[in-house]
Parts: sequence; C-alpha cells; structure tokens
Amino acid sequence: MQLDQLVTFYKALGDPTRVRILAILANGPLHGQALAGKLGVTPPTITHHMAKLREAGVVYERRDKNTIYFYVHEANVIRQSQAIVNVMEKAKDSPVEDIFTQDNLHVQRRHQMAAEKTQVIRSFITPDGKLKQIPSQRKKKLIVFEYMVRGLEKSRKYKEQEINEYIRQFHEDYATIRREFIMNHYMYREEGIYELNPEEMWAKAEDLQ
Amino acid sequence: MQLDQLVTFYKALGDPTRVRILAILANGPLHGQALAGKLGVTPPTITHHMAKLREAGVVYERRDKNTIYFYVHEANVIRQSQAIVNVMEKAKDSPVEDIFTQDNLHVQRRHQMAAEKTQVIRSFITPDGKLKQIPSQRKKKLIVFEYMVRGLEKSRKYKEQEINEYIRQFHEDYATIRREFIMNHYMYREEGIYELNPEEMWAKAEDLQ
DNA sequence: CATCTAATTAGAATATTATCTAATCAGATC
DNA sequence: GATCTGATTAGATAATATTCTAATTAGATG
Repeated sequence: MQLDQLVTFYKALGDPTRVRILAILANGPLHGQALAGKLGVTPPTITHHMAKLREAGVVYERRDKNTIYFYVHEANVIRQSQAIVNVMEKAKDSPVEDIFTQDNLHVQRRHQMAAEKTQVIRSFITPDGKLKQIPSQRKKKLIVFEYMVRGLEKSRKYKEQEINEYIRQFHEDYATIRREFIMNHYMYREEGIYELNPEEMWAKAEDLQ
Repeated sequence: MQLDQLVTFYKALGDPTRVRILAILANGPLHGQALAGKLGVTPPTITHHMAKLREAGVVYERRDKNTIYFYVHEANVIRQSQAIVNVMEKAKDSPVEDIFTQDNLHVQRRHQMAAEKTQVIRSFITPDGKLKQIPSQRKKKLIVFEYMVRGLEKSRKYKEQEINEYIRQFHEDYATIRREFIMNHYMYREEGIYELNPEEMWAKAEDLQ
C-alpha cells in the first residue's frame, strides 16, 4: 500500500462521527437519512462523511429505488487495519545475521508464507477491495478465498441471498465463488442456510504440496 | 477503549509526516534533530508531531543528556490497530440464536478466551501502554506477558541490555520480568544473548487447568 | 557562571475539515 | 409530465491542523 491510501484510511477513522457511523453499520446496512437521524446531523453531513469512508475503502453501497444503503466493507477494514504494522515491518532493514538456525526454521517458513499471502492479496484485490479476477492457480485462489471469508461472522447463519450479497462486494460472479467456498470447506450449507466452518476445516494454501 | 482514545490514535496516523516518522523509528530510536533532518522539516515541527504520537501512545521517549530519543511503542501500535475492528465487533448485538451447536462449541470457547484476554490487558495496561503492576494470578500474568512479548521480533538476537530497555517501556522492574520471560519459555538465553522462542513453546493461559 | 546543544513554546500564516442552510438533482410513482 | 423522496452540490462559517520563524527554556560542559 502506498502512503496516500494509508493516510486516507487513518484519516477516515480519525473522526468521532465516522467511527459512530461504522459502529452503527456494523449491525447491518442503513441508508443516509436513518444515519442522519441516529446521529443527529443533517443529510449533507452524512454525504460528506460517506464520501470519506468510501474513499478509504471502508464502506460500499447499494441502491434500492431512491434509497442508498451503506455497508461496512469489513474485510477491507480488517486488512487496512494492519497497514501501519506492515509499514513498520517493511521499514526495518532485514539484519544480515544468520537467522537460519535450527531452532527457528519453521518460524522462518511461517514468515515467508505470510509475506506470500500479502503479496497475492495485493495483486488480486484492488485498493478499494474488489477482486480483479478469480486466481486460477489453486494456491493463490485459496489465499484469496481465505481473505474474503474472513469478513464473515463465525457461527452466524446466512441465507443464500446474504452470502450472494456479501460476495458481490468483491466480485459479480457470486455463484461461482459461493460454490468454491463450499467445495473448499470454508462454509457448509444445510437446507439453504450457509455457515462458516471452523477454521481447522478450511482448505489452506500452506497445506499444499 | 473509549471513542476519544481511538480517534486520537487514528488521527495520529492520519498524517503523512507522522507515518514517515514511524517508518524511520521502526529501524530504531532516533532524536528530534535527526528526524528533522531526514524529513526536511524544522525541529518545532517534530516537537509538534511527537506530541501527537505520544498522546496516541504510539511512541515513548528516553532522555540521554540533552538529547531525547524517540522509540516506537510497538506493542501498543499493534494493539490499537485492532481498535476499529473491536468496536465493530462489540457493536453487533449478539443475535439470540442458538449458537451453541455441537459444531462450534470450540469456536465459542476461543471467542470467550479472546474476550477474557482483552479484558485482562485492558485492566493491567494503561492507555499509554504501561503495565500497572505484574498480575499475581498466573493466568493473568501469562496473558500480560504474551501481550508484551509480541512486540519483540521473531528470530532476532537481543543483548540483555536491549531486553531490559524493551521491558522498561512497560515497567521499571525489568529484571523480574526478564526472568519470567525465560521461566515461562517466551524466550531463551544463550551466552547472554536472548531470543524469542517459537510460539509453540510459550506458556499459554489457555492451557491452564 | 558563561556557553553550548537540543528541545520547546509562542504566535502567525495557510490549509484542511466538519457542519450547516439553501438550492439542485436523480429516480420512482401517480 | 408533475410530484414526491432521498441524496447531492454549493457555498458559508467556525474549528483544527500543519508548518514556519523567533524567542525561550533546560540541561550539560568547560
């Protein structure tokens, strides 16, 4: 992520009204007037704040007739929350010591995997949280799916419609992706109701080969 | 965390100069004039920014003669980075469905543990990152130690002096805490050099009883 | 105690931001 | 196509924030 996007993100969260908006939207989508009412501000103020939140990739919206519903883009919030930590991590010059001692080879490997994931996410997810295309390499696909699925709530039951909506924030082809979620054990379906599997069941890129 | 502290934190990171300061400090402590030089700004500007970063609990400082060295308070940055996610998590009314199905009992348990940890951290760590006192209950102590130790780098070799310095950001009694780190397998020492153990070896509050 | 060094405070200039009212726009719906 | 509804734009105001120069302070050190 470049400096600009990072600063935009933190600026967006650096205002009490906007944080309150996010807290409200965490309970589910809402339209502008409702937000204005709950917060005791005028609609133009909401427009102003939503523009900032949208620019930061923190919310997205869907229109229904004349009404615009705002949604938190949760996966994006989670990802960007790490931004400053990543910057600091990256800023550290890797010391040239021999860190490949017997003791921490597996730690090394875990580091490497994390770096690879970041890399894959960065190349398949646009700054505003859209999935450019479904990766064809299985390993990359799993990394992206795991990233997407992290925005869903554990042990919550979703209607198919809700899952479709959720996936659509990333990509139009929700049907394919929904099917992949099931096939790779991120979720299971029972009588039309979807739910996240425990993480131990997920297909994991790091288990490949 | 209350709204104010959260907004202060995000505001602090919502400025390019301050982000650049953090990127520089990630490589190690530095004094004001050096920062001013590297960034091409005047010393008063640095004073201004450091006040904001300090207020946000993102840096701390140590004086040596006339020179003040600034340090990133990494554990604090990592913790506060989660703030918005926590707020949203908390804002969601827990739905009154039966979520205690066979399938996700262990997920439940994990949730509970995470909540407990947050609780303990909140009660033993001040908003600006100091450890109020060393918990006497072993379980709580481990939670706090794990939190502290997360600010150290994996597979990096530390001199005893460095460990002392590091611990001092939290508490004056670095000797006791350093000993505890070893006793509880967070770190090991070899010929006066300290290093983080792989996480699997750490004493964990969730393994108790 | 005179002097040096690094940091801070004061105060001003400029830019950015949050919020409002009033006016306008963009889709529905009758 | 006239009207209704909800959102946006324009423009003003007041509050905040960033950065500078100049003056001051707080510790060392000779």
